[in-house]
Amino acid sequence: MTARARAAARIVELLDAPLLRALTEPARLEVLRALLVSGPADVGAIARTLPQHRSVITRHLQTLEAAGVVRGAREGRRHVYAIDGAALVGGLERLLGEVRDLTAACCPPTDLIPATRLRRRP
Amino acid sequence: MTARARAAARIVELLDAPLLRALTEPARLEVLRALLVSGPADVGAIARTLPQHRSVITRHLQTLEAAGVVRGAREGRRHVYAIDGAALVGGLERLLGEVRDLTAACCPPTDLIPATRLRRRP
DNA sequence: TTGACATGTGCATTTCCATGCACACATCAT
DNA sequence: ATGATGTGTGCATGGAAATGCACATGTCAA
Repeated sequence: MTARARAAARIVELLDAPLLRALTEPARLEVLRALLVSGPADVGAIARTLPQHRSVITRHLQTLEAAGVVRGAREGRRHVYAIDGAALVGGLERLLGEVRDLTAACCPPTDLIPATRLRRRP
Repeated sequence: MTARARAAARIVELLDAPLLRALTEPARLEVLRALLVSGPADVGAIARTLPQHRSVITRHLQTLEAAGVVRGAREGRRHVYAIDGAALVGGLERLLGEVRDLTAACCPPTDLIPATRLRRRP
C-alpha cells in the first residue's frame, strides 16, 4: 500500500511536468501552429500572424523553450525559433511509458465500475 | 503546404483536448492521487483527505470525468468515482500516435537548428 | 557617430479559473 | 411525516497567469 502511494505520487509528479503545462494554453498552441506551418521563424514573423503583442509571443516562446518543445538561436539581431519535433514526441513517449507502467502496477488492471447501477436492498 | 497547415491545425486540435487541460491542475492531480491510493471512493471520502471544500472536489471530479479519466456511478445517495486507467493510457496513446504521425508528415525529420550560429556576410 | 530594426524585460491591467459559502435536491433512517 | 446525510449548482471572491505598453539592450546600415 505504501508502494501504491509511492506509485501514485510518482504519477502526479510526472503529470505535473512543465511539458504538459506549456501545451495547455491556447495562445501557446497558436504559436506552435504558426511554427509548424512556417518552419523556423523569428519572433516578429510569428507575431505578425497572431493577434497578440510581440512581447507576449516572446514569453510564450520562452515557455515553450523551457519545456523543450522549441529551440531558439540568435541569428544576427533576430532570434529564430524552431520546433524540436523529436523532443516533443520523445517527451510524450517518456510520459506515456511511465504512466502506463505505474498504472499497471498501482491500480491493477481493474478499476471497472458498472455503467449505471442502483444499489438495491439485499 | 495547405496539407501542412491542415496537419498543424490537427495537432493543435489534438493538444487542445480536455484531457491535457484536466491533467494540468495541481488540485485535480491531488484528487487523482487520492483515487489512486484509495481505489473507488465517494466525493466525501476524497474531500476528507484534501484541504479543499467538497463542492470543489465535486467540480474537479466532473472535469476529470469529462476528460474520460475517471468514471462515476450513483450508489444510493453517494456518488462513487473510480479511475479509468485504460482510458487514461489509451487517451495518451492516441494523442502520442497522432502527434508522432503528424510531426513526421508536417515538419519533416529535420527541424534542426545549429546550437549557436552567427550569420556572417557572404 | 547616427538612426532604424529586432528582441527582451519591468510593470500595471485584464482575464480566466479555482475556491468557498450558501441553498436546493435526492436518498436513507426514524 | 421528520430529520440526517450526501451531493450538485449559483454566485461572489481571490489569486495566478496572460496581455499590452513603455523602455532598455543589442545589432545592422549609413
